[in-house]
Amino acid sequence: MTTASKPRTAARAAAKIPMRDFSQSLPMSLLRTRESVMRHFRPSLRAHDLTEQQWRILRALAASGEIEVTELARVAFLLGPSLSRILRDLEGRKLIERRLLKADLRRSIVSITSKGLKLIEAVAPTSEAIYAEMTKRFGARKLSDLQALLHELEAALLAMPAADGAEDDDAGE
Amino acid sequence: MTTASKPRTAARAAAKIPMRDFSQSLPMSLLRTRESVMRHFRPSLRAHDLTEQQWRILRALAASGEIEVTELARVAFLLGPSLSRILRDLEGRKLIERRLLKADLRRSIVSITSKGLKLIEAVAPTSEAIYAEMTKRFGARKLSDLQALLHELEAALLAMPAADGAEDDDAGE
DNA sequence: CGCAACAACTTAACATGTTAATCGGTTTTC
DNA sequence: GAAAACCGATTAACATGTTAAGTTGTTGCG
Repeated sequence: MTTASKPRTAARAAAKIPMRDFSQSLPMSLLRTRESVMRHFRPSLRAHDLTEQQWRILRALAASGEIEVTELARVAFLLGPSLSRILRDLEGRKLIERRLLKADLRRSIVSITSKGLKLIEAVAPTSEAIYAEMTKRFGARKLSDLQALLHELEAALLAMPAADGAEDDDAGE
Repeated sequence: MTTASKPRTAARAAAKIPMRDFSQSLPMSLLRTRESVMRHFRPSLRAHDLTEQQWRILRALAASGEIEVTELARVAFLLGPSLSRILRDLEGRKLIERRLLKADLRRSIVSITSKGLKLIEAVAPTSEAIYAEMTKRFGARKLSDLQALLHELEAALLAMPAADGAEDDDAGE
């Protein structure tokens, strides 16, 4: 039995609910692991007055050149409202620029400025060094195995239908 | 060619910075995968007026019986300020209780109420069913492989010294 | 004892996550 | 071609993430 470690406290409040050990749940594992990664990058970003999300946007813009807001949200994995706020801030700091698309005035095109590019060039070496150290410590092979499993899981779950909140054993509605 | 789609815009702004493809970075992979998992759990939690973090706290309390705030922050993986706010809310909803520790009035002990337990019992079956479906689709073996790699990476990174934001090629201070 | 150092929260302040509502702009439909 | 339906982006409102500062209680030391 690998899953038999029971709560060791006296209360045992939820004895009737033998859920998997909480700290072993997949969302918690992913969260903890991601935090253990980001913990190493944050100091460097912070030294350049960048949050993790701002950095994601600048990286995405540097790779894409010009890009529409919706597409930027997709590649930087941010929701629209967050992106709106961050773009407003980055534009104020002259790290990015925006222009309206003449063909459709609802859309706007975002691009990185030369000042933004310089910032990336200042941060990237440290980031790359940290990433290299991580790869060295964990092992390049295991890292790519992990990446592959993450991708496979993501694909499997995207194919899984999303259950809404309705319960069929409860007539309350 | 599966990974060869290069930026198709004219700008190619960051040609000089050949960083790994942004969307393949480890933090992004972990974030996307975690979101693909949580996407399936959120509707059920939302149907019971619970956020992901509130659910983590209730789960942790159900497993632990009574626990101090600091320890709860550790097992639920929340920072102190977030936990303070959430506990205030959950206490107002009578899902948890708090009492001061007589031996040290700075500390308080948190426990789940019977109302909180009933809520867990209402949500747990759906959560377990979703988790079971995920395991079935992804494969139990691959899931445990993934968990193992996540743990190993976390351990490797905890052992890696945290670099501060200081750069040695810049005397600005 | 009295006070400095420390410890456990808690608050404060600001950035982001998340859902709903809003607001121009565009397309569809009659 | 104007109202309706739709769409991209932003704003609103509230919860959480994150760092710094504050509050109260405890401990160590003279």
